[in-house]
Amino acid sequence: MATIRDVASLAKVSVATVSRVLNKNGYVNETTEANVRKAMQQLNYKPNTIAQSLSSRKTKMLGLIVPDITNPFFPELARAVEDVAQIYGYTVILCNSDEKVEKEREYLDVLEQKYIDGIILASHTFEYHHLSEKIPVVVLDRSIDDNMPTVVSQNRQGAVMATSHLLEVGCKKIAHIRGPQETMTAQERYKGYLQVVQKQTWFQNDLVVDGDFEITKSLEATKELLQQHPDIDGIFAGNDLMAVGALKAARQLGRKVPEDIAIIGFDNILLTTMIETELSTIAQPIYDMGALATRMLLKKIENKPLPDTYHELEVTLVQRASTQRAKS
Amino acid sequence: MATIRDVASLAKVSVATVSRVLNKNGYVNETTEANVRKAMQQLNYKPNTIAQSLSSRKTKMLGLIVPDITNPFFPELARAVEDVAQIYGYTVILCNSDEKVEKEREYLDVLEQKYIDGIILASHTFEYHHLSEKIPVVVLDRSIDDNMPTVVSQNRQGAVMATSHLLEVGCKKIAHIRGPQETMTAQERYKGYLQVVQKQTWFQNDLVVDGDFEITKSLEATKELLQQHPDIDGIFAGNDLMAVGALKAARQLGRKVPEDIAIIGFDNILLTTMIETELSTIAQPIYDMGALATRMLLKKIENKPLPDTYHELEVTLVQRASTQRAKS
DNA sequence: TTGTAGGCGTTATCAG
DNA sequence: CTGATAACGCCTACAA
Repeated sequence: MATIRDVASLAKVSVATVSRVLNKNGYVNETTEANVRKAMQQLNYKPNTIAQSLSSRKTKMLGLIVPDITNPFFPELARAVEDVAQIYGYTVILCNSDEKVEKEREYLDVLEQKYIDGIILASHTFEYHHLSEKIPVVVLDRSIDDNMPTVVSQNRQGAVMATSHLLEVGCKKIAHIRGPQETMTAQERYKGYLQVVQKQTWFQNDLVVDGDFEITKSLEATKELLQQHPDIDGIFAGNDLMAVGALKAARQLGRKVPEDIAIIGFDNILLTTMIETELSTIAQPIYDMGALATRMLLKKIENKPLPDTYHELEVTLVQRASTQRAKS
Repeated sequence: MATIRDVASLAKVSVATVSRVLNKNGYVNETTEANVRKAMQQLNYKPNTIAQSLSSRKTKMLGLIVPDITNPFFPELARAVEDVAQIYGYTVILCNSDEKVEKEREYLDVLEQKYIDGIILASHTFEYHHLSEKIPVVVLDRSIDDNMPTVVSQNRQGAVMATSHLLEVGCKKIAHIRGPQETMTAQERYKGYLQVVQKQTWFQNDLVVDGDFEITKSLEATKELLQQHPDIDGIFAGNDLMAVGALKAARQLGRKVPEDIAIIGFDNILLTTMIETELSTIAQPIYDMGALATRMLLKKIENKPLPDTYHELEVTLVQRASTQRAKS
């Protein structure tokens, strides 16, 4: 690999000059610049980013910490992050935290040692003191414990929309499969559900069961739930994966969706349209959230002003087959 | 951030000594070592990996190039790569090539400039001359054009298994939805299909239609296909996503799966069990493939002997609801 | 407009 | 066993 010195000597100038044309800063005579560029071409010179980083203390790398890229919510997010990062010449390091504090800490250490420029945190188990205060962070989908830049969507309001929608399509008894209570999103969605159903005469607390944002546990919970309350005819699941679990449970118990039970999820991951009974859901703009978070992070990194540090993105109701039925 | 020099002066030794205890090489007196360690603790010293990289020319970073992390096949793969990499102290940079030659080249350039230690290539549009010959590469799921280390699975044999399975469950006319012909995997699977059906009296070429490894196109192609040949009662799709497309098409045309049409896919991505009619498929050990590829890459990076440069992993038939029917 | 030289944080060679 | 010191490749005052 050719170095800046090779270029310099071929162009018969000093390394400083080469550096200047490289970074387009400082004055440099047109013809010498031409020479330098020619030399760079001849040698197929590419600056060594490691060396640049050492001296500039910038790496043009971002860390993206997700619980598990295998969870269908995160690929879309990762894609957005990667797309935006790429546009601005940044590169993304992917980290799966498995929601484990130790793994997260380990990654944060590594990222810090690698002098990563910034971090997008879409993991829930975050403990702030892990972070060296120096490194810019944007968090996704979590409460604003600190005053870190945050991107979320309208979780509570979305839940209200989902639950109301079930009422509108004629549901008489609506259950909720709640996500892990440690997460802000699950809490908010639960509150939104409550807000709508609490005043209903039929409401009772055991219409809420706990899931873990994944399919299996929701499937089982839903089965029990439906055995307990055979008259449930609507389910609002805290996310799409749990909705899919509910869907499978309903089907396994011989209930038809949406005729016997209407089901709605939350997130609008791609999976919702891949399954046969397409899933109604509250659409979060997942890609936009990732993209926005990345743009915010880049601004922070480049010390540009960050007008708003908290963004709550709009959600929309997407009705599909799983709640498509005549109002009764 | 404390530097090695800070540690050295606090411990009243030279940087060389600190470096020695850091890398456990060279002799160093026990008590001075203790001092040094104490100093490191006090300052919470962490070596700057950038500087290490500059001097060692190793970055402990791997590049993973996939077409699109949003495609459900790749998160599992990425997860495997990341897991193994992490065990060995490596970090993974994620790149989405979109199967575009330019994007791929751009990434390769960037990765090279970042002095990445090695690359796992799970993208199809690869042109070898892009690569600086120096940087270790392992390819996944593609033919061994070169003599690069390769990990694939038994594509042809899997296709034979899938097609035979359809025959066994009583299918009388079996179609194939083929993946993009530029890809080796699609070709091989097509050949496997042919191998089984060619001798059948009912076989004709237009039982094969082209998909692009994604849902939508397959859905449309399947609809046309079924209108053309209403007596098709078995479909072997070149991958699971296309099988899902076929499933939806069948359902939209009022055919029951598996009663009217049995459908089998290929890959065994997680999606296969998320849908209501769980999908029979030929299971590739996706995680293992990623893990193996990563281990091979790491060996190559560390100049350890790589006994076998070509690995063809075993596939297995997984029968689920979509082909579960009494033999007729 | 250009060049010299010191620094970024580590590693590694070579004397002591 | 330990300490100077020259790399690694690039950037940037400061001089010229």
